[in-house]
Amino acid sequence: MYTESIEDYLKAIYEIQKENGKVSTNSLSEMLSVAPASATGMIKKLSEKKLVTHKRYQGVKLTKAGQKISLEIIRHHRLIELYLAEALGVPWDQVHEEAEKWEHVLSEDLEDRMDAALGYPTRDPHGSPIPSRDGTILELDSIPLADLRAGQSAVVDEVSDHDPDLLRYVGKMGLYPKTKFKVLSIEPFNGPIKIKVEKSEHILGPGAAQYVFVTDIKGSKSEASQ
Amino acid sequence: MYTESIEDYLKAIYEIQKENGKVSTNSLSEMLSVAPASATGMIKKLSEKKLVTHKRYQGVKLTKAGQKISLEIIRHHRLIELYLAEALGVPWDQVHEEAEKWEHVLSEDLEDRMDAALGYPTRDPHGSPIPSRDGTILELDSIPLADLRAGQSAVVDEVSDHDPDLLRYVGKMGLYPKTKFKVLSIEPFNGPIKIKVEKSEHILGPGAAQYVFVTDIKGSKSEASQ
DNA sequence: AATAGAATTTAGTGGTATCTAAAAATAATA
DNA sequence: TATTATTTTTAGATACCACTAAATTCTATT
Repeated sequence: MYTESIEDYLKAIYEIQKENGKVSTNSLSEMLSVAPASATGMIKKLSEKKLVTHKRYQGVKLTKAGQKISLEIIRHHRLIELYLAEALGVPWDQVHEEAEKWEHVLSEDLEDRMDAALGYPTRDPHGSPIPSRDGTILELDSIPLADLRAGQSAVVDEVSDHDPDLLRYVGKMGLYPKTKFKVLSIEPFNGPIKIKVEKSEHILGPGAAQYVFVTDIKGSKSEASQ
Repeated sequence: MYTESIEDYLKAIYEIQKENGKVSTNSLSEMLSVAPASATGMIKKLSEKKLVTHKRYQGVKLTKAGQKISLEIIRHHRLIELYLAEALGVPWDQVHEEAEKWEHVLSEDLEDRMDAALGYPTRDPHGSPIPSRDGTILELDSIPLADLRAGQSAVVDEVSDHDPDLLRYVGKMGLYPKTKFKVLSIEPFNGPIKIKVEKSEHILGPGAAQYVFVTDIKGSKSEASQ
């Protein structure tokens, strides 16, 4: 087994790799709230353990072994998030923080039991795909809500889970995964977006709309899909 | 918050204090599988933090503050054990090991949710009392099954949870907490004990009978209750 | 190409918790 | 009481992982 720190770094590397492509020492240190020098030290250790490859000043990349572990931790994390939400009624803006601690102490046996109790789910409460046990993960092609145009309808696919305030904010308007909505208007230059969910209308700030990812777009063409 | 190590030591001190009365450096080191020197070091640290009092070569004793924390951890541990057994069907010989890891990462909020989901229980799967939130715990007055006499009936109150093999062994004969049984015969000099549970008879080794605690004794007098 | 600025790494430290080996204190026994 | 045996503590080392401060390397700009 690996230390909690190692698991945290591997998970962070996977997530940055997915969002930004390149994983720099600084991006790692920022995501984990440690000093850059600490990240350098851990990168060195991960390299020695063949969990990442590293070229000085060029960033790190997960090896096959490293990615396997990352996805195991992410699987733990997302299964736990869903379990807490479903079985214990924990609100979706709190499950992330709890899962951050639990993910490191989940045995394979309990992982299986939770998985079965939940009916072998494929998405966590924020819509993020749950990796399978063998280390495969669904790649989403959803786009930010902010890229839609007035008149379009879409379905929420995934909401970024790193900011509880954001989750509470979009939760208040009912923008949970699988929820259908329509863009009534969208102001230029990253202005506010008026949307209709069920029967009620809401105004969504552009900052938030950047972190709500949607799919199943219907209506006139969107910018991003051209 | 305290470190995981500190929590482990406090819990161990409580348990040894309860079983043996005196908590020596060696008993601590043995229970936690660390070198005696390590226990000495931690005792020093706990003393400085006013969680235990310590007289050289005389053993340690929990302070009020120390006992409060111990009982919080034990509450976590036992709630988790019961939750795993009830909600996820984990067998009673496995819940201890899992709870050892989980007890350190359980938030107050989740503690409350589990407590409520279980209907505010008072005993864990092994019959051990679950401390209340305010740090009170039921004191059991049950006695070892080994101290019963032929002809007596009793009810299982608690089974020691530290050895999974023991739990599987007594579980096979159905000796779970609240189970009524009758002693058919008991051989002298710590000999085997013949018991009847429900409609079937079993032979129980004396080593195991030492760790099954019973209450509600009916029939001729037992040695221990005289 | 030189240089300023940013990113990264090295060097040295501190805290936590463990270990082994040896010394010291206490308890048991002859 | 003196000696032996046991228990406990001290001393010194190691692993992990963070930190700050300073040096290095790369990048971008003039």
